[in-house]
Formats: sequence, C-alpha cells, structure tokens
Amino acid sequence: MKAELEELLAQALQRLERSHLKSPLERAAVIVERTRDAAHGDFSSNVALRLAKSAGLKPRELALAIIEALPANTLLARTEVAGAGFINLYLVQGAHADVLRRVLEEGERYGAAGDGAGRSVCVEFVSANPTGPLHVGHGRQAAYGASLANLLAVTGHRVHREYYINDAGRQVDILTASVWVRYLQDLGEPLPFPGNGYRADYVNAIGAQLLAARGTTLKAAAATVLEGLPPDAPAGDKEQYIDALIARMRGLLGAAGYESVQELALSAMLADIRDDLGAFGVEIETWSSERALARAGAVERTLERLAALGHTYSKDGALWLRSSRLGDSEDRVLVRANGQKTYFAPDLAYHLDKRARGFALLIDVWGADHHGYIPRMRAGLMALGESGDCLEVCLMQFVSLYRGGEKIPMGKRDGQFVTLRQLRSEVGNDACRLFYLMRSHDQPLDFDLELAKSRSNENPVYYLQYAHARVASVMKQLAARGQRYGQATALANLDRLDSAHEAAVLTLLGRYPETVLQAATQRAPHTLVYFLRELAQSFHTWYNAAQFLVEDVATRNARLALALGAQQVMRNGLALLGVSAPESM
RNA sequence: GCGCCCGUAGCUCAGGUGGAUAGAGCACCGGCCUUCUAAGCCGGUGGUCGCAGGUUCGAGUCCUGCCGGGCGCGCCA
Repeated sequence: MKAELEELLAQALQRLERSHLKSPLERAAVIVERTRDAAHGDFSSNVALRLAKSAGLKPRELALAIIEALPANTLLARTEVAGAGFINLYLVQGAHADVLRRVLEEGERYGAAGDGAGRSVCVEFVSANPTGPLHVGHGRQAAYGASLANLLAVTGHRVHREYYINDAGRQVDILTASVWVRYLQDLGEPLPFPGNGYRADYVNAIGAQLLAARGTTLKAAAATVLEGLPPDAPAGDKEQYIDALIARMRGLLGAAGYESVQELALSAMLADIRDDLGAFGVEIETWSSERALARAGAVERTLERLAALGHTYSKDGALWLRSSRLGDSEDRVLVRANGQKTYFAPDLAYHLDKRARGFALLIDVWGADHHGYIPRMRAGLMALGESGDCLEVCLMQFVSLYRGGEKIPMGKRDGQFVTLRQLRSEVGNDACRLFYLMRSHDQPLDFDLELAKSRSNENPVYYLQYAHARVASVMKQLAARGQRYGQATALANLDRLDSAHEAAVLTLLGRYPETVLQAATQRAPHTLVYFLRELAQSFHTWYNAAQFLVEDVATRNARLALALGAQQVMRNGLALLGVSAPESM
C-alpha cells in the first residue's frame, strides 16, 4: 500500500520535473508514512517540504502542484495540502475492506513480507556455558533470539537457530572436579569442597548420578587426593588449588576416567538446558560443540590460515592477532605463553565454520558485558578474508529480578541465582516471554516476579490474550444461538463496517505487515508487542461499543469477519513472540 | 582515562530513514455489567524530552561539549 502510494507521488514528480522544476529530483526523497492522527488522512508525505528549496517554490505551492500532477488511480478518495506543506492522502473506503479480505484469505501467512530475498541467516543465541542451569539473563536472550528468528523467517530469510556449546576449557574442568568431589563426599570421604568449585544443588545431583552410574569405581581416599596440594582459600589461592585438584584427579583416574566424569557432567547439564529451552518453546536447530570443532582440527586450521595471511606474530611467548590493524583497539592473544588457546581462538574458528556452512549473515545475541569483544571478533573475521559486515551482534542489557520491590541478588557460584526454570514455573511461559520482549534489547530490564505472576490488569499478557479469547467466545455464542458465520455474506457486505471503531481496527490490520517488517529489520521484537497492545485496545474498544451478534445477517457477518481478522492478526503476532493464543480464559 | 548503552509524566517505558498538538501501561480521581467473558470500556489529573550550544523551513530524534547512571577495558570465559 505504502509502496504504491510512493509510486504515485514519484510519477507526479516526474511530470513536474518536465514542466515546472529546474533541477532533477531524487526518487529517494519520496516518502509516504502512516499518519498518527486520523485528521491527517491515512497516509501523508512531506515530499513537498523536502523539495521546495530545490524546486524554487514555496512548500505549499509545490504540494499543490504535485497533487494536480497525480496520475489517475483507484486508491485515493481525496488529497489535501495541510500544515506547512504536507500532502495528506485519504484512501477510498474499499481499500480498507481489501485489507480484511487479505487477512482472511492468507490466514496465518498474513504479515509475511518478503524483503529478505531468501538470504540465509544464522541466529546464534543463549550459548550459555554448560556448567550450570540457564538463569534469568539467558532467558531474555532465549526469548529475544527465538522471536527475532521468527521475525526474520516471515520476512523472507532462511533462518537457522544455533547454540554454541563451550564444552572445552577450564570452566568445564572445574565443573568436573566439583562433581567428583561431591561424589567422593557421598562415599564418605572427608574432602573439603573447593573454594572455587561450583557450589550448587545441581552439582550435588550430578555427583549422585555419577555414584549411581559408576558405583565406587572412581573412588579415591581423601588423603590421597589432598596429598601435596597447595592450600585452598582463604589460607591459599583458590585458583591454584582447583587447578592442582584437577591435575590430581586426572592423575588418579587416568585420562579415560577423567573424561568419563566430564562426559557425564556435560551431558547432564546439556540435557537440562535442552529440556529447559524446549519447554520454553525455544527451538534450536543445531547445537555446535566447541570440543567437536577443536577435535576436527578447525581451530588449528584457523590459526594456520591467519598465520599464512600474515595476521599473526609471536611476542612474549604468545601468539597474537594483529587485530589493531582491523579496527580493534589493540592486538589480541590467540595462544597463551603456556600453550593454551584463549577463548577467542576457537570462537573465531566457530564463526569461520558458520560462514563455511554458507550463512550470508551471522547474527549473535550476546550479553551486554561482551560488547568489548565485538571489534575483536570482527577483526578476526576480516583477517580471515570475510567481510566485517557478515557479523551482526545484538547486545542484550541485563535483567534484574525483583520480588515485591526488593532486588534479588544473583551470583553464579553461590547457588543463590534464580534459574530460568524457576522463573517459568513461577510466572508461566507466556508471561515470561512477553515480559522479556516488552523492552528494547538495549534497555536494562527490571523483571518483577510479583507483577508477572499477578492475574491482574497490571499484567499485559492477559490483555492481549483476552482479545483473542473474546473472539473465540463470540463464535461459541453464535453457535449456541444456532447461527453460522458466512464468509461469502461477510465479504459481500464489508461496507457495513462504517463506524470509526471499525475503521480503527481495519487500519491496524493493514499496519501489521509493516510492523513485522520493521521489527525484523530493526531487530526489535518489542515494537511488535506495542503494536499488539494497540490492536487489542482497538478491538476491546470496538467490542464494548458495538454488538456483534445482531439480527441483521449482513451486518452480523461483516462484523464477525472483522473480529475474526483481528483475532487472526493477534494470533499471528503472538506466535512470532512465542506467546500462546488461548481460545478461552 | 578510553569504549559501548541509557537519561522522555509520580513509577516502568514506546517514540522506522528529522515532521503537524510528545504517546502507552501502571498509579490517582470519576463513571459503565438483567445484553457476545468487567482479565474489559469511557472520561479526567499529570511533561522546561538531563543541561548548554550547533545544523535547518522544522530537533525527543542529527553534531559537539558537559552532568548523571549501567556495563566493559586479562596471556578469564
């Protein structure tokens, strides 16, 4: 609709270009937008204001000339010049009815607008370390990533949802040792729990699982384990202690024994995470393992390629990337002096792998605390011959939990944090998803548990769902009265939808595809939430002002058609947000 | 010190590539159920858009400098 109107204006300008105007006009200057105020028509354009100077005319004069030069069309009922030189456009009545016709015809496909042109996009999100359950911060990333992926999919992109598992490195070793200590404690060994270990219930549970699976085969005496180890905190250094403990565990169990504990711990954690996301309605197509990638030699190949291209050098015994030449503030270490790779090296290999798998665009959803990491990743990709533009990072600001106005402290090591699972079971998936998506991603989120739980009018979830359920309820009432909805009758009588309330709902239905496109383009699912609130409000207002189930068959069916159209758009929008659309409440 | 994000109504926040009188929810005040679900609707109160300059027909939006808040600046992940 918008594009067609812009085309009409462009044609009018072309005519003027020949007769009135001196300098040629830029096509890009023709912009038509929805009006905020119905008194300004359905659409308006500021093109005359923008071009007045170069045309050598006053804005209002130019606007008038443009209107006179408009080609004949079937869209516009009337036009006017208003304000400083705006051109207001009023659509013919039938144009609104056509929107409803399309909604009912396209059903769940309505709103799909194909600007993506089949571009393949990999959306990587959550990617939490498998050393503990997902917490409320991950939940926000999950809701956002899933919704963004949905939006991209309906705007013509080929979307792939992915989770990167950091299943290598020191944190996983610490988890492994923590589990083993709990296991030994269960066997009665008087072993102190390491100060730097993961002290939480889930570690105890995995320890018990290990005991059930392996019996006493991994047992070692506390004295043997502790012999010669440096002191733990507070007397000593907890980092040194845990590293020594891990080394001791490897020595006592052997590589295979150690690996088997780690395997069990990782698979338990991953099972929990998969289950959690699944229950949250978040679909992941590929779980990429850092370890698997490393074992396949991808990290080594990446380092070799960087070296071959002259982007690395050695200094102080470490291997560095010349990232400062590619937009980063400084060079970055890839391999430490002790021979161990930094987190950066395998992560870069992983991103290269995604490109090799054919994704044109890599969208990463990260926590805001990782923002300093972006230039380095981009520099790494550029060093590997990729375009810096192939990576796009969406930063999620933090989530703070409140209960009754009081902030809940969150720390990962002390076991005090609130998990996503706890949050979901307390407030429900729908409230979770919507609360997570109500704010812009670069706005910190204060999540109040009591508010999200409340079944009151403070809770916006019900407001949206209620609009959907109300239509279902009307249809049930219709059936109870022994009447039926006739779509053909409805479509033949759409001119009965002549009230201001009905016009408002129709306009919103027409705006839905633009909203979806905008939300996808700006990576901003929250704009869809705001739209749906508007739609719900517009519907509730109409519902209260008019009776749907009236005697007159033509009017009744026309109104039901509009109600069903609003319900359809509400359902489509909620689906993109991952929120359910109930038939009754 | 440098970098990223933020500052809009009492509170929590929206405000596509600059546009017409700055919006919503909550809170507060007053109305609406013998009629399709009152988890709803209608009306009202409430603003120097952090401050100061600049760009132009026009700035909450763009530029510069301050002030205030959050986060990050490891051979951690």
